[in-house]
Amino acid sequence: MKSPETKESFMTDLDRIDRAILRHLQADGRLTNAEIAKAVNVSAATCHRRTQRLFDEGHVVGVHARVNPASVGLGTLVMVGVVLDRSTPESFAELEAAVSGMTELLECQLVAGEFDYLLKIRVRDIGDFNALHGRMLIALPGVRQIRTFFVLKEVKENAPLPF
Amino acid sequence: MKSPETKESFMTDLDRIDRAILRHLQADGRLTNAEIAKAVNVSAATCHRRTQRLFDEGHVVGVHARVNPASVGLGTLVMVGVVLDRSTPESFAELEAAVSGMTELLECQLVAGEFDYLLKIRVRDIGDFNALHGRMLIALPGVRQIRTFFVLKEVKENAPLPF
DNA sequence: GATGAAATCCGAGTCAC
DNA sequence: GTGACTCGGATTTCATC
Repeated sequence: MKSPETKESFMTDLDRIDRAILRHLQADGRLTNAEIAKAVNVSAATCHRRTQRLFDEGHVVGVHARVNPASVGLGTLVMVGVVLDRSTPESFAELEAAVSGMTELLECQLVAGEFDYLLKIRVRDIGDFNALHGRMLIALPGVRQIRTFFVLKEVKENAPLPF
Repeated sequence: MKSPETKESFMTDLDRIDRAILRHLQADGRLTNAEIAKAVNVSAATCHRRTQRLFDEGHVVGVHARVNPASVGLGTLVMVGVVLDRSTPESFAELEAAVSGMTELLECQLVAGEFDYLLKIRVRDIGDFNALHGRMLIALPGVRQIRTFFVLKEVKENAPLPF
């Protein structure tokens, strides 16, 4: 095995045009194939084939509308640091299982450092977070400590990948 | 003023159909208008008008392809906690200005707690992060402390908003 | 193996109602 | 809000290099 693989069969390397297509789709996921083709200077047919391949091979993980959180009553963002009691594989697996069904949880990373996990959670308001905190977070298995960071200002959110 | 506003003129409330459209577009940003119309049980024309409105009024902030970070050589994710020297408005403004041009920075939040800012950074590898750390992070204005959390595993990434 | 041109089909966008 | 109509793009086919 030479190159890292995802679940897809195998990944061919990306040339200049592929990367340009990815850049355009990252900037605007609803660009028409015709628009992308013009922007990257290939025919519509070629652009279509390449774009298809980029999706099929997993270079594009998905295309999603970013919904304004405030519009759907999720205006409050909270970051949470979690420290586990014991650093055993079972502890990690348990926490990840417990957390996987939590819809309010937008992101969850296992990290090295003074925390074991960092969580990103969206709720309606601080009251809702308090409820969630009492009902789910402090009830998580094997948790020694929970550190809550209320987000006062989202300076930068979901910036495009620089490539 | 009763409701929070963005830069748009004003926001009407979202009914059941609007929210359904948003949910579908969040799940797949490349759905055709015809597909959405069928899914939410309205005519194509109605769906088109509503979707337009959702974009125009800022309920949809944007639609973006999620590019596989590994595909473009950005396989390493690092979370960083920043503590400022002094908690003055100028300190915050300075840091945000310094950080705004950093393309590797995907997210930046001003938080309440033991850190002042939390950063999410994507780089090729640890060596690249080390370079960035020496060149940018420790050179940021008014920074007392930098805490680095290397991400060992991305358990959940960019989950859809639950509504 | 890849490409681009042409040809068909279907959805976007706009109309009247 | 719906239905219809037009135009342009998506998608396939095919010849070509």
